[in-house]
Amino acid sequence: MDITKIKILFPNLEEGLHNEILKHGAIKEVKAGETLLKVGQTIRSTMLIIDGIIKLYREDDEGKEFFIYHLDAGQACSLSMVCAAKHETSEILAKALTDATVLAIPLEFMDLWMSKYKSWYQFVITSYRNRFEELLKTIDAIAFSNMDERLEDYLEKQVKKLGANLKMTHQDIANDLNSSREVISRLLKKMEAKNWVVIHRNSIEWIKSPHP
Amino acid sequence: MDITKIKILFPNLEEGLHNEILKHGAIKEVKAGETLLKVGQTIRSTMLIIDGIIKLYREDDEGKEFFIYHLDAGQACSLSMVCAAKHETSEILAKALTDATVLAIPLEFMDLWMSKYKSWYQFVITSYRNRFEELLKTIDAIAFSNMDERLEDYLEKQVKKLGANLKMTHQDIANDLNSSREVISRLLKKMEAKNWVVIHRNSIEWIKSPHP
DNA sequence: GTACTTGTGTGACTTATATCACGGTACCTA
DNA sequence: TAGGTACCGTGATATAAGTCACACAAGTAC
Repeated sequence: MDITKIKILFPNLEEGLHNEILKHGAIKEVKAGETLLKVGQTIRSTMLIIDGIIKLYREDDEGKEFFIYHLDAGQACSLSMVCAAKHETSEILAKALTDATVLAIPLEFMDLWMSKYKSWYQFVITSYRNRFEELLKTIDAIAFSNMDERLEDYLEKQVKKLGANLKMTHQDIANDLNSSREVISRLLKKMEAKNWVVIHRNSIEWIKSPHP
Repeated sequence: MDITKIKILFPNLEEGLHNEILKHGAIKEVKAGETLLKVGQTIRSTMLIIDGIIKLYREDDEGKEFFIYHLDAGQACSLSMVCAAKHETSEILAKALTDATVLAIPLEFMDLWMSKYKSWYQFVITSYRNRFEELLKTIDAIAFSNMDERLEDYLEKQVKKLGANLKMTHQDIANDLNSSREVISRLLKKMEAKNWVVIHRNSIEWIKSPHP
């Protein structure tokens, strides 16, 4: 982990801040599939994503996991910021989708930097705005769209992050969308008929041309 | 509008800040039902709610309005904060549920106060956290709950804000929940059978005892 | 009063999604 | 190579919700 990487990932932050991040951030490596943050866990630091992709979920009482959005390298977990600032517990579940590296910034720096570095304040505000927007889009999807549209959105999102070859089972998708395997299977079949995907065992290939 | 009211509404803000708010905030009165903020509108100020209740909606392409949450006196529109900070346009629709008074703070003070007043920063962060939580709860409701539970939640929320006598039609409720009148009518009938409500014309009365 | 508007109740039907019950297939493992 | 396990396909059926059609009742306008 070196300063150049930090600078590339967070280009909008001030000079001195890059150093501080490097100095005070604790590096944490997680393997794909590992849980970074559980619901109910107390948050003691703000997380910046250095490498990999993190998936955020909302959990219901029976433990069903509903996918909300991704976090990429260069982004911050807004939830960890809000919660951290008030020493509160997590409302969400975060899992590493790929192997990932995150930088945990102890919460005292959150406040300190906020007044010291204008760029940090901007970064935090921007993070919020973006996460807020993602949440609103998620609400749109479940409030206004049917499963077929949601599946399409979902797959496109995944493809954007992971490439056209998605290594996931129908069951995985169904879990993320809070649906059932059979439904997803059938919808995928329809998409295959429209030449949007090729279905393999344990993976699907997105071949839909962007501009039909 | 006097300083004592501001102090009562925003008890956690610093002394000097109350004065600044009073000095720089433009008072805006809106009648019940009026629109405060349209989707796509550019946001030039942060809004603090002084009096009344504001309802926030998400709109779909056909103009259907999906209720997200309420804002009460003493709260701020987080969306207006995020957007204002970046000179961006609104993603949501805000309507006055009751007659209301809001204070519009020009966005330059947003940044200024953020570095000048620790309590302002805390206030903004807290607002975010609370709105974020509301959004997550909204997602829970539509992702995990059926219409009957959602209706119950919705009515309880309304009752908390407006009292047990809700002056609204079944159609109004259906719009907020993105459902249809007939469905709401039927569900209300069931609730009436369980002695949770009394249905009148143009109004319903919530009589469910809190601890059965 | 009559006519017109708005809100409500209800049965019949449609549609989207979930669930159940299988059977088949690829892959692993001993 | 046999048996087990996870994945996938598909028909049958169930359920929640949305839609259509229409009757009626309460309020409003004149």
